[in-house]
Amino acid sequence: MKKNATMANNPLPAIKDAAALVASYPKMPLTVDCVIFGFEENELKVLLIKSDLAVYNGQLSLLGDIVKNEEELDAAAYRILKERTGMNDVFLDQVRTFSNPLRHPGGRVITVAYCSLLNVRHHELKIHDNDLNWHKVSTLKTMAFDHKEIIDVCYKWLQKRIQEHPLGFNLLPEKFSLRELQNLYEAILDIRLDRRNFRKKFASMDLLIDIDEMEQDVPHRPGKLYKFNFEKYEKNKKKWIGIDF
Amino acid sequence: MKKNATMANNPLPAIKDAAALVASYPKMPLTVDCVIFGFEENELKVLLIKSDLAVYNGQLSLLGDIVKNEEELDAAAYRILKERTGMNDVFLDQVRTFSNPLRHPGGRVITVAYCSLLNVRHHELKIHDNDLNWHKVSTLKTMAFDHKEIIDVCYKWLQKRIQEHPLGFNLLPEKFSLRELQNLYEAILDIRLDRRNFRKKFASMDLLIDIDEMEQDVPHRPGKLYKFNFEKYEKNKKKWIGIDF
DNA sequence: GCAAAAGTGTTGTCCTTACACCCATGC
DNA sequence: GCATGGGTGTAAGGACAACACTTTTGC
Repeated sequence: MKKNATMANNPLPAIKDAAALVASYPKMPLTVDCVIFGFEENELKVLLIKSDLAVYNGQLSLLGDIVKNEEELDAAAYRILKERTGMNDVFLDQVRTFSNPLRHPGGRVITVAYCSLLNVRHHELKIHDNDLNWHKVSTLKTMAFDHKEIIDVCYKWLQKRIQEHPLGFNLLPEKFSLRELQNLYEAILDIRLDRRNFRKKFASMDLLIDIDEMEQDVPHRPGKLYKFNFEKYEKNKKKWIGIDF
Repeated sequence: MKKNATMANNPLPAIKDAAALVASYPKMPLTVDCVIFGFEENELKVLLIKSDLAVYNGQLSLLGDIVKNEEELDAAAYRILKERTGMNDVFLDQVRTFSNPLRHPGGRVITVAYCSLLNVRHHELKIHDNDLNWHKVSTLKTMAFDHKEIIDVCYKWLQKRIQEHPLGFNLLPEKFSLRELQNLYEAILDIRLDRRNFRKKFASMDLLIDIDEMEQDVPHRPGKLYKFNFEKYEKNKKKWIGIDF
């Protein structure tokens, strides 16, 4: 095989020094922002801090940080989650990358949005730097950077995703009642669902384990508690085929 | 409102110089790679070039380029598509960002994958730099960089997406027969479909316009030709609700 | 007339929807 | 005993899957 394809024979010369090529590329700062959803009091919430930046004057902001030099994006997202909440056994998904040159007041910063769901109760916020706290998604006002837009995109992603994957269970306690489950879906999808049909639906999926316990301390007839059967779900994951638009 | 929250009162000081903050961030080269699918001879194809890099010795590579300093990612993707194929009236979607520090032999390069579908016939390849050409997706071997992985991810994205959105029509001529449409779905989803049920399905959607023309030059009974009714589709876009996993 | 694909209906099954009453508990 | 939500069944309609024969054209 010819080692030296020449410029004369090829439309473009083979590039031998890949490092020099990369060195010639423009470089930009890259961050990860985590949209961490929780569910509490029948409301979808999101974990936010107050922005450090003076220009934003204490407006709310997502949990974000730079991506380190040799760090993968996924790793950066897990690191941020861990640093901010202490959790590390959590699901995280990359949603989209945002690149508006004006999205950061300090100059161009590209950011990759990750989405995560976690159970508010499992996670008693111990760190309160920058007023880390849960905020209702439905009443968010303007936020620092383009973070409102990022949350909107992630919220739509969640609405779609939760219908096709059992994500919701990450937002609930390990043991939950069907009422709680339905409240969750109603809140996230922003619709009302028929209670009987909802229960029938989940009964027919056969993915809930009846653990033979009842709710405690409710001011009405207590409901049965269930766990989600993740094992069975993983085994029978369906390949969904159905043209529909 | 206090303008000077001090370090003494706040867990973290407000940062006044956003530009200095950003300047302190690590910076990385950022590229866009376009996965451009086409359909020809009942096969899904993808537009590839031969890599410029000597280390890859002519292996196949996606169409990619750096993101310019003040350029949006979407704009970069459209620019690449335009530069390489001459097309600019095309749909493009961001799929995912890839960040493995070893994905580029010249050092760390982050890349954002975009996916596009275009009609092979509308686009007679005039530019043949670096052997720009269509390649069957089903028989791709190893490729330069992590481009095989990127294509795999985009292919899965396409399989899902085409079931929920009328993307497929971007791959077909403006006028197409039901047979062609079915072949397209069968090829992309890699399944067989019942012809009668397939036709019934599309008939019931009522999104195909019967243009009262027939196929020409086929060695068998010619089929009717249709156009897709994009206008009607846009008007009636459904909000799909249905928990299913 | 033969090869190749177009075109077309029915049936059973399953899933979804709509809808109303009694039950268990806390107060 | 009353308020609150828990728990349950059925009937109708719609979507999907399975399935075979006749028609049209090129050669």
